[in-house]
Amino acid sequence: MIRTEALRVFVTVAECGNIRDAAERLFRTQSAISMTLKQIEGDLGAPLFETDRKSGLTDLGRYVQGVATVLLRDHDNAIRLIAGQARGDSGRLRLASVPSVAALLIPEVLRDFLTARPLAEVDLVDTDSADVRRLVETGQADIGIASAAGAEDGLHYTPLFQDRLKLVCRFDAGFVGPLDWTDLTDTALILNETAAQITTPAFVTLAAGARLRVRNVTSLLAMVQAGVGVTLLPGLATVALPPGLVAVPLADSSCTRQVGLLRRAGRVPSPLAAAFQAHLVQCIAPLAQRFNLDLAGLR
Amino acid sequence: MIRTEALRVFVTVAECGNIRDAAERLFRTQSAISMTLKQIEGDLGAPLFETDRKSGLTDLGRYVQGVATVLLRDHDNAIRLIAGQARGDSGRLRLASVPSVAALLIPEVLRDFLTARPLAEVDLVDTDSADVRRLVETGQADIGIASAAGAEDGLHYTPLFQDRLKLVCRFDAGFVGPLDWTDLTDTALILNETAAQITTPAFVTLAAGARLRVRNVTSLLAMVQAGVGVTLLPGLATVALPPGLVAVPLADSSCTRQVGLLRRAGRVPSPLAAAFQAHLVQCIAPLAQRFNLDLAGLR
DNA sequence: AGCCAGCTTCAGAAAAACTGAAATGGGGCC
DNA sequence: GGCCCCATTTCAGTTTTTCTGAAGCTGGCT
Repeated sequence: MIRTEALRVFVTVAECGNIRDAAERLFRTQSAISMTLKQIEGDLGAPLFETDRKSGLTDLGRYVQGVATVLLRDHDNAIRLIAGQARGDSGRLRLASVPSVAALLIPEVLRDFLTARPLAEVDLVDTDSADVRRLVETGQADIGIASAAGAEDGLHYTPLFQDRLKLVCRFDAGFVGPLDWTDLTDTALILNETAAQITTPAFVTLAAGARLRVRNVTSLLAMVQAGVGVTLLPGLATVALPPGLVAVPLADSSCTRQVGLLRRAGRVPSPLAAAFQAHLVQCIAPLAQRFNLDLAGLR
Repeated sequence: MIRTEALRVFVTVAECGNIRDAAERLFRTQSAISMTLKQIEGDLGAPLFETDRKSGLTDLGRYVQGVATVLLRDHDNAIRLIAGQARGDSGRLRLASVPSVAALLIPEVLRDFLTARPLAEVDLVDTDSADVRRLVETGQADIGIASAAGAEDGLHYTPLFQDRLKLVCRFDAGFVGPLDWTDLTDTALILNETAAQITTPAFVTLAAGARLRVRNVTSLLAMVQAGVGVTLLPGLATVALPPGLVAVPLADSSCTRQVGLLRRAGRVPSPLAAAFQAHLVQCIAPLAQRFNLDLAGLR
């Protein structure tokens, strides 16, 4: 059987025009090269060189050189692709994230990650937590970033940070933090996905009186802006509110959303996904500080 | 370093879905397959399978399978091409031959040769002996078939057969063989390349009186047909004369052309050329008998 | 004719691949 | 939940392959 490396030896000798130089290029001894050539010619049953000085090729030699050169180029290319994929240098990473993280944290995290991997590609989808979970569960996303939820069957969850909720209202609403739940009893509350997760009894009572529930954050804020009511959003989502709206801190420090990284359980992540997760975990501390998020008790 | 055969093992396992069947297909033991997979994963630094039951591939595994499948197909194809070329099953054979041999012997020889080699291609050029030699010398033909000539520097000559010359004249010329040279003293002789080679003193004297010399056989015969004169041609070239012309034997049995096979000296023939030469030599005896050619003293 | 550079050959050493047997471990079944 | 079965892995020893260094050729050159 003709090995690929034997063909490489032959092509090198054909290019060098002699065994000595080829041996040097390949970091082998002359005798190793000589024996490899003999082996190929033996396998083929026909000579590749005119003389044993290896300067001139036979017709067959020229033919083999042509075919083998292409073969080796393709081979090396394929191995390079595979190795790149295996190292996480290249490949496609499908990310799904809740909008606040996608807008404020992911750009920071991706910047250096992609700079270090010019061949890597990223697809980023921002959607609500439930959809993030769905995308990861169905394998449509490699990594999801979403708030924690109960009973994650097929998902593996790595906590990232906790984010205290704030009241979002019109600047003229007259609220001054830190707010107690009782401050809100007479206010119309618009629920959203994050707020619906809160289990604090006082809030649950309050929420029971809410008449409106909006998923999309843009619509939600438009409602607040229009004076329909107020809502509760994670601090991170209040960093860049539209004009006319303000975020007011809550007194209840237990009222947080926990954000974590989701992967499909029992599934080996692609090297690129693994690299991203490692990079993200490494980046999270300074970002948490910058955005006043809480890492305590996590990781 | 990832060997091509290791990739073949991986692809086989990926297709089979388990090691046991793959081992059977590859005529190896399970442990050999297992170790090879471990080696690849070690080289890549990442797993190819989800579990050690080898049923599900990781993303990386799927990627490698795709790339490696193509690579293996190309590899096997290249090796097949090379092996075919080396065995003389395929390739291009460039033949140059004098017209008489090209027309009468080569078709017989090529028939079985090409039937046995469906992938082989042949370029046949028929021209005069001097041109055949030139084509072989310059490497434009792999094998030449031409009459012997003195001092063949860069050519290797293998005698094939001898062919007695005959007088070619109009049917109404009144010549009856066997002819002596003296029978021709009063006849206009048209020389041609073959006749010019003859060194018999009696003929040389005769030839000195010739006023016309024609290279192209068609033109030559047209001359004879027109009554310009008579000429001498090898017996083989007289097998299928145009109507109105006849070939008359000569008494001088030493008056022959010797036809042989030419190859560039010191040059390794392509396997296809070597196979053709062997085939031709094998075919020549029955053909010589059929066309009344002389093998005596040759080969 | 004889030298020399470069190739081949040879025997032994090193590396790699393979085998068979025993250990391990996962998945399914009770 | 625990056990069994079967495929895979691991391991040690063997075989095969490849490599090296030294010695022997060879063909081109003076």
